[in-house]
Formats: sequence, C-alpha cells, structure tokens
Amino acid sequence: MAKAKVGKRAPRYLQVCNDLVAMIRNGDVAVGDMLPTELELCDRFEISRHTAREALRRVEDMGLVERKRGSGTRVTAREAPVVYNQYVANMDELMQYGQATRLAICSAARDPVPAHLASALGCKPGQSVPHLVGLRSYRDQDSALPICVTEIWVPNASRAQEKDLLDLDQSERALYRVLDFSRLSRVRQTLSADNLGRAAADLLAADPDSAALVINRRYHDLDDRLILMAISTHPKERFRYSTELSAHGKSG
Amino acid sequence: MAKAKVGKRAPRYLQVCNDLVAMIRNGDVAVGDMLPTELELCDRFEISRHTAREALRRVEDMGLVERKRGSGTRVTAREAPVVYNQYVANMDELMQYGQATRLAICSAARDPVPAHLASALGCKPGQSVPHLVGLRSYRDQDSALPICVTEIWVPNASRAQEKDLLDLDQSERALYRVLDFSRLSRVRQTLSADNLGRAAADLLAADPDSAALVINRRYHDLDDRLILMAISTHPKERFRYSTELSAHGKSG
DNA sequence: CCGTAGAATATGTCCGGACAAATAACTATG
DNA sequence: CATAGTTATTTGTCCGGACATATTCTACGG
Repeated sequence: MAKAKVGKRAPRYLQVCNDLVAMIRNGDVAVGDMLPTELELCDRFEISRHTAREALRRVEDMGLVERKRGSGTRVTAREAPVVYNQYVANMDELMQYGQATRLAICSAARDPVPAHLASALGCKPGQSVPHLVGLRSYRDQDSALPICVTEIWVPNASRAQEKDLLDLDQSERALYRVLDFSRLSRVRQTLSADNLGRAAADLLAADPDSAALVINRRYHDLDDRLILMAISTHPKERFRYSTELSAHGKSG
Repeated sequence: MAKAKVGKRAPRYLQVCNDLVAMIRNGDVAVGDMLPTELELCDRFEISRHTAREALRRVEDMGLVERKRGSGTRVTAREAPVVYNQYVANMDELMQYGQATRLAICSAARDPVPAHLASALGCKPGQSVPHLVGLRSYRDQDSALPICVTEIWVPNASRAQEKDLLDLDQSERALYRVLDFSRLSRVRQTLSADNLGRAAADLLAADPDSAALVINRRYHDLDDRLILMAISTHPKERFRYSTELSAHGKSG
C-alpha cells in the first residue's frame, strides 16, 4: 500500500495514517478506545486539520475505526482483515443458471415445514408455509434432462404475495417479485452432497443412488429477515458451482 | 445512498456527485470520455475546488470513473455494478477447515498428469508434476473419520520447492510455503458432486456408492500463474461449504 | 520526420479559516 | 432523583489560497 520509493518521501497524511495504524496494531489504543481527536492530531503531528482528516479517512477506509460526528473516532479492529472478495454482479450470476434456463413450478401449496428446516426458516415445526416445487431446465429444450429440482419455502410472505405464489399460473412471476433485488441484502448458501433418493430421482430421471449437489440458499432482506429459502438438488454432472475469489483490491 | 429527508437538503458535494452520476448514466458523457475537470466543475456549479474534489471522490468510489494526475477524470463504467461480496478473512476461512483440522500427507511423488486435468494445470498430458495425496482430519482425534481426501498438483514448483514437497517429512510445511499467502491473488474453485468410488472410499472408510462433495481449488499468483491445484473429496455429511454474500457496502 | 525541451494543464498535497450539526457532558429545575 | 434544557466537544461541510507532480501538448532544433 505504501510505496517505498527511495528519495521520494510519502505524503504527510500517509505518514500520519501509518503511525495511527501502528498505534492500533501495537495495542497503544485498544479496540473500543477512542483515537485522538482531529485537533489533537493537528497538535501532535503539527499538521492542518485537513491533513489529519485525510489520514483518518484512510484509517477508516481500512476498516480499523468508526467515526461519528460529535463523538469521535473509535477503534473497531486491531488489524485490517486480509479480505478475499467474490464479486457477483446480479442474481442470475449468483445462481449461476444464466438466462438460458428457466424454473418451471410444478406444485405450489401451503405445507407444514419439516422438523429439520423449522429453525432455519424461523418457524415452529408443523407450521404451514407457502411451499413451491419446480424443475429447472434449459429453455427451448423440453426434451433435455432438467438441471435440478428446487424446493422453495416463503416463510414471511404477505397475504397478496401468498395468493400469487400459490396460483400456478402466476407463481413464477410472483417469485421474482418476492425476491425483489433491491430489497435483498444478504444471501447465505450452503453446499453439500447427498444421494438423490427415490422421489427426486423420479422427477429428474436419474439413478436414485447417484450423487447430487445440494444447494441451500437463504435470501435475507435489509433487516436480515428471511425472505425465501430455496433448496436445489442437482444430479452429478448436470451442474457445477464455480466461484472466483480475488484478493483485496480492485478486481476484474 | 442519498437520503431523502424532507426539509434537510443534501450536502452540496453530494448534489454535484449525483448530477455527475446522472450525466454518466444518461450517456451525456460516454464511457471512455473525460469528465469535466475540477476547475470546470468549480465554475459550472459555483463551488470550491475542495467540494468538487469531494464529489469526484464519491463518483470514483462508486467505480464509475478513474482519476489520473495530470490527465483528468475518465469515465470507466456507465452504472455502478450491483455487487455482492463474499468476505473471506484468511486462507483457513476460505478452505473452511479451520485450525482444528490438519492435512496429513500420505504420498508424495512426481506423477504424470491425467488427461482430464492437463489443460487446467497448463501441462501436456502425461507430463510429470509433483503430486501429493493427503487426508484431512480433526487434530487430537486420530480415531475419528477423516473429513476428506485431498489430491494436490504443483505444476510450477521450483527445484527447491519440489525437493521439499516430495520429502514426506517436510511436505506439509513446504505446501504452506508454496502457497505463500502474500503472493496469492486469485482462487478459483469449482464444487460438484460425485459418487465416491472404490479408491477414495477405502481411504475414507466410507461406502463407495455414497455421494461426495468434490471441491477443485486453483490458486493463482499475482501474475495469474497457477501455483497449485487441490482436489478435495468429502463424503456426504462430513463437510458442508457455506458462504455468505453481502450486498455492496460495508458488511458485518 | 523525429525526438526533446519547455509550456500548459490537471490532479495531488497541504495550509489557513469559518460555520453547521450531532453527540455527550453538565446544570438547573420539578 | 429524574428530566429537560444548555453548553462544550467533535466531526462534517465549505470556502479561500499555494505549491508539487504527473501528463499532455507544442514548438523548436537536429
């Protein structure tokens, strides 16, 4: 981050920034403590407030401190985390199914939630919740084998949403509306493997003993409430999940 | 992003920032074109250079422009990409095995690469490459079943690295040195499912027909050269891969 | 025609000052 | 003692100016 060119000294605000980062890493100011105020830094380093602010801004950008008007600058972390980022531009890319595929809902009803999903859904076991089952396949290829079977639970649907979801003619569009991209804030997903089993094998025209990639996705809104949980079961060789993580910094 | 409180006007620099963003989105300035210079913005909006810079800084932070001293501000994108980030603090967290597990190498040799891996490894089929096989299990629990079997190929090892890797007493430490965290820049991984098969089932003490989660990880250095490829095969129920994606912005 | 030196241009760094707004600490009041 | 209002503190916004440094353009000379 700080270039070490010989005979070319770093800008003053970077020097101050580095000193502050060092103070934090050395534990001179503990996590939770306040950093010196801007005016104190001006005094101590003999700099203008502008330069002090530039230094603090860098420290803030590193994620080490939190600044609040009227209050001050509080240390929130001792080390800047080495962060690997996965960039996902949109929902389709996240799901990795692309525009060429399509989810055909084949059943939609209010069903009691199974015991093993109750806690994840934030429901009591046996509680009834809108529940869809569909098959994802490639568009324009009705003959091809489906990619996966997807089971969808919508625990916090509104009355209107539920009505649309349970109407097979509208449920696909309704799904997209429920999963409003702009309100989405977090997606948690868990990938595991399992043998297909009889029921899924029938739907997918595959061997029941065959291995399957199971992806459990939970979509949360800005208040971290669960909007929707989708469990997709992909028979082996019909789907692979790829990610690319880039080290901290700009990515391509 | 821009708060819309009534009777509480936004700061001037934010207004200017929004105007600039709008200009870019409307196509008034195309991607590749130059944005007005700081001094031009001072004139046009009747603001100080400080305010102009603050506005431009915001636009830059959105990833819409690129600024270069002596040159100017060039538009690099028409829309701020809706980005979902996965934050991974360190290598162990990326691998999700944690400190409690350990990889025990059980074989290390120079082996010819299988045909189906040749292109991914950037080698000719049949070319010999350092090749390790190990079992990952929980520390302090020799009795417990291993989590996975891992197959590792190191196509671009130096002479010295290769020597250490192929020495079973040193290969574990050597692996960590080869996978130098600081030189790592990209990790590509692909998750898929497969049935275990005879060989892996024997090593893992599992049913050969049982499903397995297969994770193929490719580690690349700053020049995007492949450092190492690791293929881990996890019998079902011994491992799950979880990620949490957060929408653009600070994450917790 | 090409390359170089210098001029013009644009962003980066840094100083000074002033007021606004949010927070926290304090004080007066019931 | 609890609460409301006041004050002091601290960061946010915004202005002015000056010089540094990187880039680009231009004119000159070979």
